[in-house]
Amino acid sequence: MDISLVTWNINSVRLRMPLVERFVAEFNPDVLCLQEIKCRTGDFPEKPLRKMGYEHLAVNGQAGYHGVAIASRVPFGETFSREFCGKGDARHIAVTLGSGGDAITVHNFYVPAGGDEPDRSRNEKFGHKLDFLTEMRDWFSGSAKEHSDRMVLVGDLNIAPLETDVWSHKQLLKVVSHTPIEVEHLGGVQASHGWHDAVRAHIPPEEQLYTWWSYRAKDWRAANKGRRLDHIWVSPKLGGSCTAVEVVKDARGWEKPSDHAPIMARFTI
DNA sequence: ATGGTGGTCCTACCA
Repeated sequence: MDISLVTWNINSVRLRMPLVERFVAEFNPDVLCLQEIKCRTGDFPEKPLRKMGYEHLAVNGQAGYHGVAIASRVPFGETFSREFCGKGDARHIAVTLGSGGDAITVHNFYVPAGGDEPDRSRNEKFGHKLDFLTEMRDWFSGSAKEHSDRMVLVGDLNIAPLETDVWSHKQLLKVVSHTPIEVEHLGGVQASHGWHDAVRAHIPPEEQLYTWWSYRAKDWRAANKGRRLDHIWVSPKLGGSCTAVEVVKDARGWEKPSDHAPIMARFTI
């Protein structure tokens, strides 16, 4: 089967439905994976999404903060979410797509940002971020595969692992999102299942690539102080099934934008 | 070195 998928930290889905509609009109993905929907499950804008053809919805919402959702034109098998770090945060949702031997599981994550200080003894949020990644690692090396070992993992992982994933490797070494300990923890998650970075398989690691630009820049495009915080990974059994990826940087410049750009990917599975 | 902007929901907290 051929499937197109977008991952996008939307930073309030209700506020940004016009952007979602514009994105769908231009790119027409089969599956939308959204993070930071910032609404309760019951407040998710189901009607406009159904109207656009996304009749299959899996929502893990929360009032005010976090929250993730998958909206799809392809029917789901099962849908499930896991609570990490026993905090009750809505930061994961997963669905299976397709059937039988073709079925794949799509995991959609919103990893904690981690606060400002990259020191867990002084900043609880940083500790939470590292613990969240450790729990992801242990889950994917163990029971997560019971659902399926044909998996796609997407989302805002809030870490830019490569030197070319940030505007200045040197200046960001002590900035949360690019510190060596975070990169090491993310590497642990990646190694736990032999995940392949589908985005960097298509866009060479030598090339600067960002998916997030701060709202605080006067002119985000001119300053271009971006980071690649959003990711698409595929499990070894789906290696090579991702046929195209594109960071839709234009969407960062649309009216009332999210601070994250969407990443669009195509798969032949 | 600091503060810069933008989201939720109404006051501070989070990114």
